[in-house]
Amino acid sequence: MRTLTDDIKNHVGDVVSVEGWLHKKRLLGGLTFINVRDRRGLVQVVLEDKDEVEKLRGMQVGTVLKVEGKAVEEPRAPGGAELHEAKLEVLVPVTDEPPIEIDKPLSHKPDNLDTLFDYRVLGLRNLQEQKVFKIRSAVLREIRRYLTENDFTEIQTPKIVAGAAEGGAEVFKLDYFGKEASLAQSPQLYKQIMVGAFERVFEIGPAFRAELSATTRHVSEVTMLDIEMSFVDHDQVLETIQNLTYDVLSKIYEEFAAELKSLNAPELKITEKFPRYTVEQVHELYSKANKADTTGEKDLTPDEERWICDYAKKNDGSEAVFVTSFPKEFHKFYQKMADDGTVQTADLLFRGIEIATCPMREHRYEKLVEQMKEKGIDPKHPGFKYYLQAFQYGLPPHGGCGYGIDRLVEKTIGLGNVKEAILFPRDLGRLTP
RNA sequence: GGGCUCGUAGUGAAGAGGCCUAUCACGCCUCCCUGUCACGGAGGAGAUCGCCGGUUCGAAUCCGGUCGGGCCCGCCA
Repeated sequence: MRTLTDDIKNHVGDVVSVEGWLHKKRLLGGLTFINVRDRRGLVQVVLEDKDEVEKLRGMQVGTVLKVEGKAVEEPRAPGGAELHEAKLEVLVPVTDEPPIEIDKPLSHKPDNLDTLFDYRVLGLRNLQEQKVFKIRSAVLREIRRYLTENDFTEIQTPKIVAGAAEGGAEVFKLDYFGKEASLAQSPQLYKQIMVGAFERVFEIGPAFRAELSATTRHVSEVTMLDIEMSFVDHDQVLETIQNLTYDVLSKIYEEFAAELKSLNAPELKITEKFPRYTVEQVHELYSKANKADTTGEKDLTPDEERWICDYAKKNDGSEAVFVTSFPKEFHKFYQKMADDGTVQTADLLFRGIEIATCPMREHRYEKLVEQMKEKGIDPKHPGFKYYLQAFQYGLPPHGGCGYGIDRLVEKTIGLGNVKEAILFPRDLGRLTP
């Protein structure tokens, strides 16, 4: 029976069998140490028998092994236990030298990211690299837990859609059995439709953006958390997103304290209530503190996003901040306007970057059709027929958010590029691996 | 789409007109080493300095082009 590496210490005195990958060899003459990696981590194996050591001659890191040995308590060993009198069996011999080293931290310098992604298949065997994706997995687990506990239903909506129904961002076009289709840039329309059935829904899935953006925060395939909830006002929407974010971040920083520290993640500074600033306030504060005048600008500049997060961290004790009251130039046809002429939407910023956009939707059928016409969108377009049906037959006031999972993971860990938080990132130039 | 940058062994770096027959670290190969854990020691192999052209007595180094990265802006998550 197979014993996992982190379980060796519970079998002291027994002969156990471990299966995994050769992770590191250290030959000291009459004594050889090897590390074997499995899904739980590493175990040290001590080899004194020359014949056993000889089995590893020419075998490179990555060789798949079965090791049978006696579990021994040993304070000098990593983890406090190791295997002695080991018998090796090479299950999959590997004689090719790996192109990168996996037992040392991989370079995450911007200039070297290309190498990191080219050799992703092997790089992910690096324990340090794995931590990023263990944390990502846990972030998704906590999001699902929180939303499920709060009565949300998880849904999946089509990623092949008819035309560019939403307008706005560039889409990837594809040939769908002779019809023109595109990859969904957001589940926007579908999740609104689903509010008519389940009241509260969320989806975690890919969204495809064909924009020619080459920055540290853009990829063309992004993992989005989409939330939509009904019978609420804008404040309640923001509260939900705030509580979700607070809850997830707090739990991750508790559960992964050691991993985050070893990845040089910053200390988490966050408050239960996130500070809120209007776009206008940010422009004023920023212009006052910097040698710049952004008061005429509509949107926040990337530098303002970074600055306001720093400001909120110092003044409000929170690295997460809401920016509200976007000018009407930002209005999308499905969003609700506020009485003061601004759009009822807010951006959630965390550690200097936009993590989520959180608007109220226009739920009144006639008003929605009117807003579509104002934006030059034809409500009769077949792409909108079923969407509008949901409104025609009754949709309550609702709102939600599009929440960037990749950016959240990136910033939670304190990485410098969103692509580092993605297993196999897709950008302007990268389609493999 | 606009601007700015960078390409040197498998990997990460140094070299910025002649000191280069290109340096270092890790990895790899051979040997030594009984408590290593970024093991240590001795030796060795491995690079037409991204590619093409130009300037020059002489180019990894300067110039032009080209290909491939990166960063910023715009746009967004």
